Amino acid sequence: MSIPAPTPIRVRMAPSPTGPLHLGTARTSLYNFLFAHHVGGTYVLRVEDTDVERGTEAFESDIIDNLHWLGISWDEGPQVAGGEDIGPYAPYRQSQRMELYAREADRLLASNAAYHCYCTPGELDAVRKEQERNHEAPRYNGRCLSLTDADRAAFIAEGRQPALRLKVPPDHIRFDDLIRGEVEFDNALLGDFVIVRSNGMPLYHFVVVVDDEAMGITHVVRGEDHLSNTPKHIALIRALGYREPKFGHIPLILNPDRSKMSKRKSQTAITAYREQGYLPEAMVNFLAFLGWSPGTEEEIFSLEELAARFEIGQVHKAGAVFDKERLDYLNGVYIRSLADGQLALRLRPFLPVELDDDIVMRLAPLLKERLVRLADATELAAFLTETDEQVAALHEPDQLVPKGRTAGETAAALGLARDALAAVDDPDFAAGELEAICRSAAEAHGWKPGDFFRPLRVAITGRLVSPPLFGSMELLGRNRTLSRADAARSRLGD
RNA sequence: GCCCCCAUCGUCUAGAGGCCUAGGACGCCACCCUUUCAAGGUGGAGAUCACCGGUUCGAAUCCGGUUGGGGGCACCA
Repeated sequence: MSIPAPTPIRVRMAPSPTGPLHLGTARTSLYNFLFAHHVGGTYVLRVEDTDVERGTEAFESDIIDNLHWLGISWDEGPQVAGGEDIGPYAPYRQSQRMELYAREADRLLASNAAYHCYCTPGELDAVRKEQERNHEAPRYNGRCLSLTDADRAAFIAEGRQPALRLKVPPDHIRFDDLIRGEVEFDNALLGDFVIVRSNGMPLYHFVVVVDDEAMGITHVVRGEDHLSNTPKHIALIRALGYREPKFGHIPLILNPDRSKMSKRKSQTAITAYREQGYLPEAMVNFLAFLGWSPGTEEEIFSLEELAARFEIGQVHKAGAVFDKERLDYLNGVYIRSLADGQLALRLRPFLPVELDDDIVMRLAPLLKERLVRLADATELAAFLTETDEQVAALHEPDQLVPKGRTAGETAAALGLARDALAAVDDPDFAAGELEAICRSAAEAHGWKPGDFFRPLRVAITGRLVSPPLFGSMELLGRNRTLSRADAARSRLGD
């Protein structure tokens, strides 16, 4: 094996801005990125915004921002939401490429490879229902294929606007999938599908094919949900006289019940994980192993290392369940590997106030100490927001309250810690000093520093961080009592 | 309903005919360490490799079937 020479390989990711960046899209983008980097190819981002009703610019920026956050970069396409397109095939937003699609649609119509269809949604629906009754594959019955000029004139007089359908020849379509090997479909089952809506907007299947050709895409790597759509694309490619790219269909990411991952059953937005304190390194490492492995027992890899090892042919065929526990574990691995200053910097977005570098760096050792050694999100939140009774009820008596102490004494200690903290209410305080003050306060009241520790840390960390950080502290702490606290909370009817 | 894809511990996976009485990791359990919780260390439970039938001296690995699961069949992407 030698380092591959630059190749003319071109791959793309083609997100549709109809929602925030989804785990599945992120993983597909990652695999394309890894593949492109492994073979020295070119990576293109193309925004598929032909669905004007659902797409928004806010989603486009969420997608682009979070892709960057993950460390995935691309050679061509918009680098910033709403920004300028970079690359020889600009524009890279489909909404700006309409003339191309119109031209190609006309070409299809002129060569008699496509035809106008005047059927109404109601008529189409009736046909579909009839087919269902007869246990046939639901597909267009070809009514408008043999329209006379008089029929057409009558429809136009009625005010009907035609959609454009591809005339699908009854071939057997066979292709060699990069991941699945030989796959074969019978085109006769497809039916003539619509490629341009009656309102003139081209449809997805049509525009991907046109753009992949126009942008010189050589390898189409996408989710398995498109496997059954591939014969449509190949039919289109043939009708248009294009070169056929290689296809590779990666397995789906699954909900715990093994259905295709969905917003309903799982948390799918990358932003949500980002806000909860997951590190991009952990996310990338985790996602990469959902459907691929280097074939060894190693499992901690940076993006660069992944790109060096990634082989598209090694990608699995079976879907993989998204296991949050494992993500949490990986996140912990990466957080613990961070130096104090690094961690503090990563934590900064979660702090309730803007702090300058100097303060952040001074706080770093304290934050790291606290976060890595212990932190239970639920306990902290409870301590800060609930009444003493609730706190006491929430936890097994011996869980939170030190041996030999009562819940009341513990609550008092908390107040004590808060007082100590208030005594040094100076933005410039040194973390070490603060802890020393708290410790001596504890001893002055006859508490062993150890017993005092828990309320103390609540006072300190609770003051320094905002609620979203609790999520990441949970990941750091990996506290087993969390589930018990959750159970207690639901018992309380909260 | 029709078409296509898939199938190793609960989960992510190693395994491309003998190295497998199936390995690692997460999670779980126990113990150690520790002022508590984590982290770390040690050990443990956990998979008749979905099932049936071939091919072979030999199959988790090859072939066929069955079952199960998933995906796709829009004037969504």
